[in-house]
Amino acid sequence: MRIATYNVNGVRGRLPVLLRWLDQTQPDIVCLQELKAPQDAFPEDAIRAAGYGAIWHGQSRWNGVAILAKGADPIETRRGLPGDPDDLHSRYIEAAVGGILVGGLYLPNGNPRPGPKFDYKLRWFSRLTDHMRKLYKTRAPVVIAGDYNVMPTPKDVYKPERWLDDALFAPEVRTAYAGLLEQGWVDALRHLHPDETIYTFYDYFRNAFARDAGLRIDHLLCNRPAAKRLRTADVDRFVRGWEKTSDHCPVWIELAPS
DNA sequence: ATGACAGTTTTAAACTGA
Repeated sequence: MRIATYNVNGVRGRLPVLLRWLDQTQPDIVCLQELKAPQDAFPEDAIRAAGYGAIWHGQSRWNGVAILAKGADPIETRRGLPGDPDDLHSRYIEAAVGGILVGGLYLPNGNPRPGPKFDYKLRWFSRLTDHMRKLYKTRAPVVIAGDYNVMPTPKDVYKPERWLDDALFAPEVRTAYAGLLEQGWVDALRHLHPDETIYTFYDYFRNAFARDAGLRIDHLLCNRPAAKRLRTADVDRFVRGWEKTSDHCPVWIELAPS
């Protein structure tokens, strides 16, 4: 069972790349972020033709999250985090697929810091922390995957000293991420590759990909039943080298059969 | 400190991203 997360940065403009990647790697479950498409503009037909059922929460211009399942329809269990009915951003969706509970998230960027956007990021993170505390205790495997917009440690940034004041690396957000690990969640990529340099994002500027000037901000967190089945994990870096590609790479884990 | 690029929308300049 392969579970992937991919910030596509525009699902319509990225559709050829997304379909090529799906066809080539055949993940069983996929969390997508940054659809940048209103609800009725999601390319459902093309994705279904590729063999995937889907649920999604769109939004005009920004944000937007989806969950795809190969040969199945995800059973939606939640859209939007609890705790703030006034928060209209499409940033969280959750579903049961094949006995696994999967949450897909797009955590706010938070720049500039300080400021209202950073405050919103911390509030959103706090709501996520509350929700994940409950989910952790689920007896079934739970995987919360997505663009967390956090580099957890200096090892996850090409030049940490330049990012100290940035909303993706600030002490407050690293502390919040560490709080999830303290609940027991396992950061799958780091757990299986404790000493490797792993990046999941390379900006479009300054030839960042060729220089390997990256960030690790896309994560898959496993509760204990999921972590017990965790076998392999990796980043599909080759996709970042394609034409008209996202600035993020797909990231995935492989769980042993139940 | 700024801006480099990319996707989207009030289809042109502005916003957001990380």
